Amino acid sequence: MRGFLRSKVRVLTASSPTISPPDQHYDDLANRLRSIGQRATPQRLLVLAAFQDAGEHLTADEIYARISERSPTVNRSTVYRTLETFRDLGVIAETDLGGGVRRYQLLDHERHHHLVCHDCGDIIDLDDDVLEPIRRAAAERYGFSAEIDHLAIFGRCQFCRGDE
Amino acid sequence: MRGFLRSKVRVLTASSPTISPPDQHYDDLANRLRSIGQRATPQRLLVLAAFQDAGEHLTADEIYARISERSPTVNRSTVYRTLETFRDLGVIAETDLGGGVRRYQLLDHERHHHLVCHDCGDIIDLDDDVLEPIRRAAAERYGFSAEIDHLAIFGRCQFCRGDE
DNA sequence: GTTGTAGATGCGATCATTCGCATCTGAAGC
DNA sequence: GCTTCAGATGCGAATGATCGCATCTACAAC
Repeated sequence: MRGFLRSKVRVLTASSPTISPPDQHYDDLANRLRSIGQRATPQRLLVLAAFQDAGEHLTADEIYARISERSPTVNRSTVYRTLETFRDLGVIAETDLGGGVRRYQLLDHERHHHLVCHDCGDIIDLDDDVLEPIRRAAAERYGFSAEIDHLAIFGRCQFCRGDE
Repeated sequence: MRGFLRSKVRVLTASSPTISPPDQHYDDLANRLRSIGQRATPQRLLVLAAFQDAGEHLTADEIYARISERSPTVNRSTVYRTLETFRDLGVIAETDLGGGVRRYQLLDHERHHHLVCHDCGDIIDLDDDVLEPIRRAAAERYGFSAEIDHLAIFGRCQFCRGDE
């Protein structure tokens, strides 16, 4: 489990305060955004609300559609930019599950990953512990902090391997 | 090192012959394509030629531009479709290094991967052996054959971590 | 509460990628 | 060589995602 708002965003100039603790619900979303030097705009709160209402693995367009129902003036670009910001902040994870569309999900629970079969399209959940060796190697060899929040690994499942 | 033409493509109906050996040059590209039930069209050979002429990490548009110099009638869609086919065949690897553009490279030598710092944009090469634990776990737990040809892992490099 | 301003938004243009469909063609069978 | 047709291509439209820039606004300072 990780903090809700993890790190500073690229262009943040002032020093970033430390991260709010994990495991809380988002009653005070606005304050959390402010606490890391981010503005709490209605558009951003709408994006977060959309995630809370809906399930996982939303596309940008699905989020935009949900928001438009309540606030028709919110722009598509803003949704994309907000998603980019939240991704950089570690609030959400971005994944390309194939099919040419990226999907997003809140990072408020255990990270998980997917094995995607490019023959039959089947998607298998993969526990996060499998990625520990990579994080460790990146840190030990290069001092690099790998932020692998929601990885999609392509390949072929056991059934399609048998088809050859 | 892996075979040049690795596996069948999704929609191949006939049984696929085995893979041609690695480590050869591409004098007989056309025959290799045919040997796995793929058509050797001039457009496809042009795409492969573009890779051989140029360096690594080409974008679809760069490939298209190179081909257009020689054959102005080749269509952009064809380049995209050819890249998709070659990716599924394991001939090339597709990677999103950030910046909203995908890049492609031939898989005729050692696979390698990248650590991409999302603060400063720095790109660090990562050896393929780091990914072995993932391949093993996917195989052992789920019988899944993970084809990780050119992975980009985002995070923060040692210098940007110190900046906080 | 007013003000100043860095940063966020709206808007439209543009770029990256995919799709549908009519046409064309590589290569297998004769 | 000729025929056949699954599969590849060209073309244009549609979708997904990003960018430039003028305007607006959240919020810090007073």
